[in-house]
Amino acid sequence: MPIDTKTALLDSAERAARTLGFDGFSYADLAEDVGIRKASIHHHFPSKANLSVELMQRYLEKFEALRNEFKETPKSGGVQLSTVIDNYRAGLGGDKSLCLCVSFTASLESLPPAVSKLARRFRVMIIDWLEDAFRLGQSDGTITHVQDPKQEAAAALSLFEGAQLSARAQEDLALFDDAVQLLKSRITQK
Amino acid sequence: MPIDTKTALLDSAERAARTLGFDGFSYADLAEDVGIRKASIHHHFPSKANLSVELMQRYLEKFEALRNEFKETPKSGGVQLSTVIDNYRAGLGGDKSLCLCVSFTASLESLPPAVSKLARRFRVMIIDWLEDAFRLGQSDGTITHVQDPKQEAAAALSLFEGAQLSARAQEDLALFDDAVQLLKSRITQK
DNA sequence: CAAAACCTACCTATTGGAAGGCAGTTTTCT
DNA sequence: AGAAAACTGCCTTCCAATAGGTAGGTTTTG
Repeated sequence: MPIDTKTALLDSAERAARTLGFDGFSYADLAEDVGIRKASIHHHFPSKANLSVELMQRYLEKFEALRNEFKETPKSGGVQLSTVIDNYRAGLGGDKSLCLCVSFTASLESLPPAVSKLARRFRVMIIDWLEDAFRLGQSDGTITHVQDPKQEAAAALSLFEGAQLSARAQEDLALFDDAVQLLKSRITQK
Repeated sequence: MPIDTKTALLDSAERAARTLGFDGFSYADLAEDVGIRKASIHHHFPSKANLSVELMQRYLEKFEALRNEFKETPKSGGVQLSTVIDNYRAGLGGDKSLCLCVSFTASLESLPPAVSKLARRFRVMIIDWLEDAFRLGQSDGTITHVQDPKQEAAAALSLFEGAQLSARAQEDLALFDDAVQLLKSRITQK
């Protein structure tokens, strides 16, 4: 089996959405990329709105799975925070691809409400994760100067998303590192 | 004189770009909003690429002017940092409009290189401003726990941009406040 | 065989844009 | 000063390309 066409379409669409924005690519682009006729896409995704929802759904589930993995095999707060940071860093794919949630949020108004809801869930989940990490890091001593884990979590998520934008704007991954440097230096190896 | 048409077009386009993204509105939308025929827009802006450049240019200049104002009448580091925060908060216009630089960065690939350059300049300028603010706040004591002003500045910009995204995603201005809360609490009234 | 996957062939609306006209103002030349 | 030329701002008309989407037929596959 080469690769599932629907998956290939989702992959291609996700790449496009994260680099060009959801309004920045068309079914024609997708078709050419996947090697299928444009009209055939409608068999898998009746409408583009539909595609956007499935895209965000898959993305959310992927990260929920990752988060659950960490819930079962408990690591230190510092390690968990590092993991999230590394994930946002890797998501950049050099310096061009944003988190799908960021990309979608930028053009929320032209997307179906279902996407907004999923994006919200995504954020809540990440913030929960971060809050747990900070709380844990506070008690196990792997993150220094933690005051309010809830506030830290909200700030951290914003920081990561903003850092992605910075890196892309300057076309330089180092900008991401610059932005998260201070936070990273609060993680102690243990 | 009612209002300059070109300015009206820029205003309308900026609003649209910041709420819908640059690919989210068309010349037709602009035309209807301003009360002019679609083709007439080409008189002021030969191409949409051209419009994007002038848009970013004007935006950059507006903030450069603001920054220069503060350079001449020196305030404390804390006040300057507060000013920048308040500006990003106000820029949200409730919870729907992003900083133009953020919006453009999200769809950079479909914009002319000139826009990338201007966006870069915008960021460099804001970071400079923030760096000055942190450095000043460090010496005048209006910002606590300042380690490296350069790192603080990079982190702060990312934080503000991410905080805008958070607020818009959750359609709640309070999310912006949540994200910047920790930073704000480091500013001491003096 | 039936369902799933994909195709060809269209369609309609919209996209950004080109071409040229035309009234009113400003500039230039004699 | 006054005619001619040029510019401004907006218009109407038109266009090729592209958007997302539909209808119905053919191939592939379990």
